[in-house]
Amino acid sequence: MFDLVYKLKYCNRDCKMRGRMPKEIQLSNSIENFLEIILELERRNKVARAKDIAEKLGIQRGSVTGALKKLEEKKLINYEPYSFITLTEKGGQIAKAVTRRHTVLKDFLSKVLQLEEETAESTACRMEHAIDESGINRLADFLEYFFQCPRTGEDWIQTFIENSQSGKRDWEKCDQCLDNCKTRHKRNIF
Amino acid sequence: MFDLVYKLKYCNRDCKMRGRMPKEIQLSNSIENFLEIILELERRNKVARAKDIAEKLGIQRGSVTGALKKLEEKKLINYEPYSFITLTEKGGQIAKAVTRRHTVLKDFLSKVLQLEEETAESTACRMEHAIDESGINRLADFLEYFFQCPRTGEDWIQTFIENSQSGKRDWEKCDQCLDNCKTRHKRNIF
DNA sequence: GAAATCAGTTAGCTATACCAAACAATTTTA
DNA sequence: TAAAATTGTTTGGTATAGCTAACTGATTTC
Repeated sequence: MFDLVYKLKYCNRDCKMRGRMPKEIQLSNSIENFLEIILELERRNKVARAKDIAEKLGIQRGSVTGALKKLEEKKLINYEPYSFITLTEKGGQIAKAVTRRHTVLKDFLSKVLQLEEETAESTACRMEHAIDESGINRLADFLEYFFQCPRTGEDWIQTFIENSQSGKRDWEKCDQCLDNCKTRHKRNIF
Repeated sequence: MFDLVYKLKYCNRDCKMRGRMPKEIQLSNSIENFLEIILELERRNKVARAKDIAEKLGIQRGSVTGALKKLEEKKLINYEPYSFITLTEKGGQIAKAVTRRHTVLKDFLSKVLQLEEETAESTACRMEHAIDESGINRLADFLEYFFQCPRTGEDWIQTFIENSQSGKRDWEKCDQCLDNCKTRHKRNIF
C-alpha cells in the first residue's frame, strides 16, 4: 500500500506532505512539536497543562485537546480528560530526541554560522523534523571536533565572518594565521 | 487575523503546521517541491508534464492536476487544462531559490558531514523548506570559505571523520598537523 | 458555599494534501 | 483513420491540523 514511498529515489522518499504518512514509520512535525513542548513544560512544572501547550505552540486550546487524544492513542502521553499531562516512557524518549536535534541544530546555526539568536532558534525548530539520528549525531560530532581542534574554533569563525562580510580573501596572511594557531594551541595545552 | 503567528517568540513563529498559513507570506513545502521539480523538468525537457511531476513526487496523477490549478492561481506557472506546463517569471525565481537551498544544504551534508549521497539528498530535500535566504547565504559562504582556507578543507574533514569514528583525540599531533597545513598552503600558492 | 473566573472539551467548520477509480482528451500505432 | 494506449481530469473520499464559539468542569474569591 505504501510501496510508492519506498520506490522513490532521492528526496521524494520522505518529502511527501503528510496526508497519509504510514503512522508506524514517522511522527508528523506537529506531533514532534507537541512532545517537545510537553517535555519542556514537564521539566519546568512537573506536568504539562493544555493551556500552556496551546500558548507555547500558538494554537487555540480547542486544538490541543484533539492532539492530546491522538498522542494518548499512540501511547506517547498519559492523559485522560481534565487530567494533567505527562509523557510516557516512549513519548519521553522521542521528546528528548527531538529536543536534542533542536539543540544541536541551533548550536550549529548560532555558534558556527553566527546567525542571530532568534533566527537560529526558529530555523532549528523547523529543521529539527528534517534530519535523522545518524545525521544529527554526525553534526554533533562535527561541533565537538570543530571547537576542540586547534585548526578551527572561535578564531576560525571570526576570520570566516570577516571574510564573508568583506568578500576579500587575503591568502598572504595564512602563514601568520597558522603560526597563531600553533601558539594558541601551546597555550591551551600548558 | 494572523496576529498570533507574529506574537509568538522563538520557533513557534514559523513552526505552526500549515492549515491556515497566510498565503502571501510563505509557500507550503508541497508547493515549493512542485516548483522545484517543474524547474528540473523544464530544464531537461523544455516543458513539464503532469505525468512526470507525479512520478518525481511519488504522488498520483490526479493529485497533480489539483496542485497545478493552485499554482496557476498564484501565477507561479503557465497552465491550462491539457496544456504543457512552464514556470512564470515569479515561479521560476522561487524554483531557483528552492533549488539553491537544496544544493547548498546537500553540499554541506555530503561534503562536510560526509553523509551518504542518498541520505544527504533526502535530508536536504526536507531541510530546504526550513531555512531562509539569510541562513542559506551564510551557509554558502561557510562552504566556500571552509574549502578555501588552509586551516580547513578536505584534510580537516578526513581528520574529523577519523576522530569521530575512533572517538580518540590526539592533541600531540596538532603541531605536526599545523605544519602540514603550512606546507600544503605553500604548495597551493606556488 | 454560591458566583465568578479560568481551564478544558465539544461540535461544526475550513484548508491542505493526498488517494482511488471512473472518465475524457490526446497520441500513438497498426 | 480507427482502435489502443497513454496522459490528464474529475469526482468523491480520507487524514491532518488547525479554527471559532458554545458549553462544561474545576478552582478561586468574596
